[in-house]
Amino acid sequence: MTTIADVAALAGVSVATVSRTLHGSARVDPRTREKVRAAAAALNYVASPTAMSLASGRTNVVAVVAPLMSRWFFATIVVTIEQELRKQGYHALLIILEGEGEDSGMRMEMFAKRVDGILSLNVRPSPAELAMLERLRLPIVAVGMPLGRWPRVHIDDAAAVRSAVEHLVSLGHRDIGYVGTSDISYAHMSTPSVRVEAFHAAIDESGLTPHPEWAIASEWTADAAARRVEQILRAEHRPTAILAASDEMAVGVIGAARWIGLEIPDDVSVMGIDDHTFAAVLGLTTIHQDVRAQGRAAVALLVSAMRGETPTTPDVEIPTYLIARETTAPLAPTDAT
Amino acid sequence: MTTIADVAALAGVSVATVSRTLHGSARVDPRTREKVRAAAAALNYVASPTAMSLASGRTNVVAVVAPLMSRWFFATIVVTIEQELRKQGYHALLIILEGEGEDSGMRMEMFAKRVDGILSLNVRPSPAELAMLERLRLPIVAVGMPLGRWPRVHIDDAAAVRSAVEHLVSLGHRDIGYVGTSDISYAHMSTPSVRVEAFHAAIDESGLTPHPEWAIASEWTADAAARRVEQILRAEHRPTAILAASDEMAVGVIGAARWIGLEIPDDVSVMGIDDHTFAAVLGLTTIHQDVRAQGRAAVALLVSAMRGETPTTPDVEIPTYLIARETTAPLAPTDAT
DNA sequence: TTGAAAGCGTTACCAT
DNA sequence: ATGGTAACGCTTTCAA
Repeated sequence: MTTIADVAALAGVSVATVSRTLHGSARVDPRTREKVRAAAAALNYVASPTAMSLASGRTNVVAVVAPLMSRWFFATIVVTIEQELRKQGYHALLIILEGEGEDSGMRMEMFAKRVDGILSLNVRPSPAELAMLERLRLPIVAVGMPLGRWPRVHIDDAAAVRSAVEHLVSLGHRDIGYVGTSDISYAHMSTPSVRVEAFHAAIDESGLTPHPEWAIASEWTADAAARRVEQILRAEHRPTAILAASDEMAVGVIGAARWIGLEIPDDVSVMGIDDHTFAAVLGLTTIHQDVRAQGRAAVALLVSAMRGETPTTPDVEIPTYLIARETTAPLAPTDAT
Repeated sequence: MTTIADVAALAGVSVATVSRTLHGSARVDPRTREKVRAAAAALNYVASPTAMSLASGRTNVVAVVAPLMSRWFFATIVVTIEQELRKQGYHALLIILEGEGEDSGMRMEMFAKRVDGILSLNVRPSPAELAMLERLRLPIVAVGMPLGRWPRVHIDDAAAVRSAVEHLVSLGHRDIGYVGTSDISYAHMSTPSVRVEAFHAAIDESGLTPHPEWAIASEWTADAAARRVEQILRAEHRPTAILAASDEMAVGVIGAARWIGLEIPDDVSVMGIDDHTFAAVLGLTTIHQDVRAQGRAAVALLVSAMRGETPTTPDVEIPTYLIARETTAPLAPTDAT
């Protein structure tokens, strides 16, 4: 393997000078610089990241921590994050908490010393883990739920849910169901509870009669949502509209309606939240969230923190908006309920 | 930061002994071992991965290279891979080629020295990149398309396409369309061409009249497929069945049919390949592939290679099978075409 | 079984 | 502007 010493020898300078010209921004004589560059190129020299890290204390790696990857939101934001990090000269170490026990504290210690910073995607740490993160003294940026007092990029989940409910109410719906409460334990995730609470609040604000039995728990997948929603859709007295806490679950609701024989939106209106890639093609009414913007903002925040800058905007909120498509319609005047 | 020297001092032994007890499997006196363990625990000692790497030459990191992440296959296999790697004591460095120019050779040199091995997910490198990989002398395992002479885990794409066509033919369809040819350039990806070739071959084998105009190119997304398939679905003479090269595109076909006003499967049968999470709930007939099995096999292969073992099975094929659901049906006797 | 010490390849401080 | 040279924290060979 060719080392910095080889380059130094070929260029006729010291290793210190090679290091400076190649990385350090220190002033180097243009001619020296050229000699070194030429030597490095000739030898096809690539510095050892490992040695650089040990000597400098920086790794140029960022841990990207996510509870899951099999969901649209995470898969989407991770590609943006990887691209943005790359532009800034960082690599992404992927940490997926899925299948991890309650305490992933040990896990964090395992990668802590490998990275210069942490990007936490909707992770809800235990108090012990929080303390542990605190102790690492690493720059951290959270996406989604708040994480301690670290800078955060997020959407207004409550507002998203509220505007969804308002849309349905404006169409005349008064019997609204909801899929995606958090009864089912979701380690490391907290979006579910925020959204369901917003749902109940929105129902109250709209002056509708609450129907707690129509707010059902479900894993956040299409499959699970379909199975869970089937019961309330089959009931004699059923909601005329269903809001799913995610588009993925909304797809499940659409599937359930189909196999039950209910027409959408004639028999039941369905909407989701996210604006999943499939939403447009399936005609799903939803609340759009700009995932790429969240990824970009998060990386920008983290990079500036890793450079030692104090974040000017410790809280970035990315706006969401309603996209009305074909799965929602005004309540039919002759309603079966 | 607490270093190995601190632990050694507290335990009253040398740093060499600490290193041995903590990592090296060398024989250490049980009592010494205990003293060291206690000291390490008391000090909350975690070895510096960076220093370990520099000294040992191993990084315990594996590069997971994928052309994309926004598609079901990649997102799904990456979580399995991350979990399996973790079990074996490795971390996953995520490299997404998306948006990269033709030559990502430079990219590879950037991370090569950071990792002990490479997991290449359906990446099609340029000859120059291949040579570069060769030069790295790193253990590599490919998933999907073949990559040089490295061990590989894959499904039989041709067989999958063939059984899909056979299914449609057995239902009486003779006018079969196909979405997902590779006219549109797909850097770093080669599944498209393999599948489309298999499609044409299967049509031939079945003795059907080829309709090249019904084999259409499309980006591998639901949106694009919907737009692209619309034209042939609106034509006076249209196929009675459409095979999409992926379930994601099949969803697009379903969407297009819906907005054109075509009933599925009465007016047109639709099927995909993959068995995407949404397939079951949407009733999509498809060819199932076990993505997790592919991920597990790939990691097993790579780990054994990184341990210096010669792979016993340099080529692992994971079986696929047809799942007939509700988007395909026998050709209606009174066919409009 | 244990310890001493020579690396591992860079960075960064201190001279010059 | 450049060079010499301690670190950086650990592994591993060689002796004891």
